Formats: sequence, C-alpha cells, structure tokens
Amino acid sequence: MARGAFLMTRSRRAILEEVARASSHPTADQVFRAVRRRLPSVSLGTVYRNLGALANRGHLRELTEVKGQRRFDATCAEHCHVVCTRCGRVDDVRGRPSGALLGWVRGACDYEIQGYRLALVGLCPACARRRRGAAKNGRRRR
Amino acid sequence: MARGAFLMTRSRRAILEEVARASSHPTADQVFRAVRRRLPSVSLGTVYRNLGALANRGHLRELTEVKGQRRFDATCAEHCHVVCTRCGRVDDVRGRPSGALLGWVRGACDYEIQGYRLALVGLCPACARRRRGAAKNGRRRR
DNA sequence: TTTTGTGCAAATCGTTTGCACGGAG
DNA sequence: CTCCGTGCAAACGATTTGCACAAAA
Repeated sequence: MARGAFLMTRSRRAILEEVARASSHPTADQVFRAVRRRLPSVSLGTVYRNLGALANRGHLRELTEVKGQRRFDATCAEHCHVVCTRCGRVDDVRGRPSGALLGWVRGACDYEIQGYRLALVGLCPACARRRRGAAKNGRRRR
Repeated sequence: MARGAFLMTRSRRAILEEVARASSHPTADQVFRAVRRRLPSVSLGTVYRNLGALANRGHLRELTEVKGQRRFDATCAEHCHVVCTRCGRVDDVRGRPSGALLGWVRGACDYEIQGYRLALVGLCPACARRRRGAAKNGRRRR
C-alpha cells in the first residue's frame, strides 16, 4: 500500500493542522488558502498531493458523501456525516446506527461486502432558520 | 420548480431508454455513446442537458454515491446501491434496512433531517473472483 | 549520492454554457 | 411569431501531472 519514506514536512504539518482547525470539513482549496496564510510559498499542487498522501497514510479522511469537490476530515475514527442540502455544510454525527444495520448490509446482495456508508441529509440549523424566516416573509421560493 | 413545456423528443426518449437498458448505472458519457449508435447526430451537450432535465422531472434518478462522474438510474423508486471498490460498478440492492434506522437518523443531530443515504461497499462478484485468482497466483498486489 | 518533496505551469477530465439555427405549436 | 430543443465549440472548475530544482537522508 504505502511505500517509501514519509517525511512530516512543514507543509504537511500545516495542512494537517488546518484541516483539524477548520469548522466544517474543508475543501482542498480552503485548506490551500488557510495554509498559505502561514506558509505563503506553498502551492496548490502540493496541497492536493499532500492531502492525498496524508489520507492514504491514515492521517486524514476524505469525505465520500459530497460531489463536486474533495473534502477532508481530521477525525479518522469511524463516524458518519450529515450534509446540508441547502448550503453544503457537512458535520460529524456522534453515535452510530444500531448493529442490526450491519447485519442487514452483509446479506443484502451478492457482493463481498466490506462495509457501508451512511450519510444523513437535511437542513443545518442556520439554513432551517433562514428558511423559516423566508416562509414568514411571504413564501418566497428557493 | 420545473416550468414551461417539456416535449418528449426523440433524443430524450432515446436517452431514457438507454439508461434503462444499461446493465450497470451509466455515466453521461456511456449514455452519450449508446444514444449515438441510434441517433448519430446527438451531441454530448444535449445528453447532459437532458439527463439533468429528465432527472429533475422525476423520469430519472441521479446517483449520489459515486464521485468523479455523474451516473444515472432509470429506477426512480426508493432503493439503495452497492458500489464495487475495485471497478466502480454500481448495482441496485433489493430490500431495505429496518425502519429503526430512520428513527435513529431523525434524532442523531441538530439538523432538520430530511432523510438518509445508505450505500453498501464491497467487491462485485467479478472482482471478488479476480482477486481470489490473483491471490492464488502468488499474491500479486493490485 | 539517492531519495523524497515542492513550485510552477500546462494538461486533463467531466461538465456547463453562449450562440445561432431548426422545428413544433 | 414565439418557444423549446439542439449542435457545436468554447469556457470552466477541480484536480492531476511533468519537469527541474531544492532539501533531507
């Protein structure tokens, strides 16, 4: 899998820290901008390469639940995410579904099952509030 | 939401039929190639536009579980998918997880929950076989 | 020295869009 | 005449890659 040496360089450390510091799970570009504030010489290519490298060494997790842009998560332990359908925000969910789910998953089809991905979808508190406000102000669409 | 007329043109019908005929859930490009065999003048742009239009009129479903390329599904009824981690194949799963899952999902976080997306991941029968074969032939990697 | 990491710019890939035309109502 | 759908090619946004150089082992 992972071969050769793997130096924890300055940029790698910065990338790791910025992913961890970020409130929602940052895109590659957001990480790039954050890292740049500290190490102005770092290039976008390096950020992409290192996000990838850190992810497959297990220092980082890459989100699978959102399309369009890659997003990263400093929390590597098993957990699932909730995605806001309006603004795209992603948050961690504490706790897990009942173990029965895994049982069902294993027998559900003819694949050699390795696991499952569960994502919750809904409106984040901010968007829910915003939508309620808009509804009161005359049922505006969108 | 959807406004104006919506003619079921020749290309739209062909797109719909080709998505339905496809074995695994096709990408836009696969649909394009299939449609082209019947209507050689259809352009890629038209295929994209119509896949999108058909999807938000409810004639088609767009997969959310795979990154990189948009993929489509002619089966609009609720069901979940299983994704092969090796070849990217996606198949439908018959049956559903226990209703208890939905209960857990609703209370799992502070979002206004609208639902969940569950995808199974594993090796499709063909890849599983291939991997077992490779293991016997001297534990080749990849 | 040999490897590993990096900046930079160009290349790639999937997808979207602007524009002008064609055809149905 | 007015929409709607279409072909075509250009534009786009995110990501990847080739290359030459720097830094670490």
